Amino acid sequence: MSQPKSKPPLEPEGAVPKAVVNRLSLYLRELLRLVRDGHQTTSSSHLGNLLGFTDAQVRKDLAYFGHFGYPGIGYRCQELIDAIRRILGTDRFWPVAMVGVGNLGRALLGYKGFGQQNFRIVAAFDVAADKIGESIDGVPVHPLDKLTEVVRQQRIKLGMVVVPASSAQTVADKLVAAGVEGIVNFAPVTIVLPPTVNLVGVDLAMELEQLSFAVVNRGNVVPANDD
Amino acid sequence: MSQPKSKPPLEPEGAVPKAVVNRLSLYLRELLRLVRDGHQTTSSSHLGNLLGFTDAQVRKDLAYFGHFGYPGIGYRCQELIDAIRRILGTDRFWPVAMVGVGNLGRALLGYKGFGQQNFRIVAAFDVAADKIGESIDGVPVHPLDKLTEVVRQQRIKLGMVVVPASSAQTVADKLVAAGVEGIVNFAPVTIVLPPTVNLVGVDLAMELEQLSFAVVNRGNVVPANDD
DNA sequence: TAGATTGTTAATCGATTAACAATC
DNA sequence: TAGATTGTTAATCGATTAACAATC
Repeated sequence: MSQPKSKPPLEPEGAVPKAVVNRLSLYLRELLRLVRDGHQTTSSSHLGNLLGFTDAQVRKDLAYFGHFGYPGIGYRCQELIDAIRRILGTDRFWPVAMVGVGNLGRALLGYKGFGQQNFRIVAAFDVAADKIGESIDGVPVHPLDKLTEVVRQQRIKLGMVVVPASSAQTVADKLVAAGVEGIVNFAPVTIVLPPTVNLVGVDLAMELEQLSFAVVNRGNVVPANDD
Repeated sequence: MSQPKSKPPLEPEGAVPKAVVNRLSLYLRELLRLVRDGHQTTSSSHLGNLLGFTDAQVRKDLAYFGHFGYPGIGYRCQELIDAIRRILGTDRFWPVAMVGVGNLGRALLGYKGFGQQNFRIVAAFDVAADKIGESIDGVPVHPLDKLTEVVRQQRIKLGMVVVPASSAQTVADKLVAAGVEGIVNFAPVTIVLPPTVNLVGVDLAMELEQLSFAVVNRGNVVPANDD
């Protein structure tokens, strides 16, 4: 409670809602585009308009982590980019492990977007003998048996599960046992992990379901004229 | 306002929060697994426990759409599956158009999970001459020029944008102009559509960013002991 | 019947927005 | 200076949870 000499840099006071962190990623993506287009500064209302949020929301989200703006001016784009990167942790390099070298796995190995945010898949794993030893897009494919060893050795903290639903839980458990602390699960199945491990699920069919619902219920959202 | 003879079947009274529809998809996925494992019935607390939700939430979500349960018994799995499918619209067949036959696009063409929920990519589009004419996983690859014609003719209502960020907006506009009413955008860029068109964005790097944030802020979430 | 579980209302909790003094 | 825009507080809105009568 004694007056702090310098502000603690970029860590939030208390818990941050998931939705806020999600929007932070969107702000970052938009800011990068603004800089590419030659913008030096932006404002909460400008950034909000671009993404469909209110200006108040933009300011509130950022205020969880510090004072990044200049009253009367707005935000300097590059400065805010650097700040959000520090907040998200993408100012440092993140090696990623991927399990499952099927169609989708191969596509992820070649995906350029990861590197731009400082993620790199450095090791892939599969059980199929014919895939092992291969190097795809420069990423070595190891036998699943080697998972613990490789993940430990390279201190990999993030993993992607790209195996069939039937083996997703087992694979996720192995990743966690090897020290992984965050997992993206592409298998269309619920997996359960210790509360200390972070989990994001991407179910491609579910995304389409959200759309078919919306299309079927078009216009039904408003109270509806009775006949 | 005259008393209705029979209840309107599976349409909500008013607006349904997005989060509810999302959970509906999760319930469906879990119910399908329960049936596969031989369960006949479940309950709101059973289903909730499996997914990490409260029993009240499960009941409330379903109550938006009707009365599907039996007091004292719970829910009959197959019955609830059928109901949720009608709600989501996946009781009918949905032809889908995909634009962009790169690595990720090819992987999506081979993805089995869509068919199980009654979605099928029936047409793919690209600008690259060497890809056009090809048939990948049974899906014809058309020149982008043919988009309007094919989408109109087959009355396609759902589209997937799997092109580079620089062309995502243009491609999405074309899909909308051709009659598509829902789009999944895999390009890492914000796209803007008329409010009548539904949009879901999947940004793979953003998913990892959510995890790096969580890993970096581990333990920092609780109020924090000051020193 | 007693036990279980629903659908729904009221209470709680959390997130978004509006408003404005402080600042450049 | 006047105009613009921040950070933050208080008000509003919406979503989740608890509780319970009704039901099987």
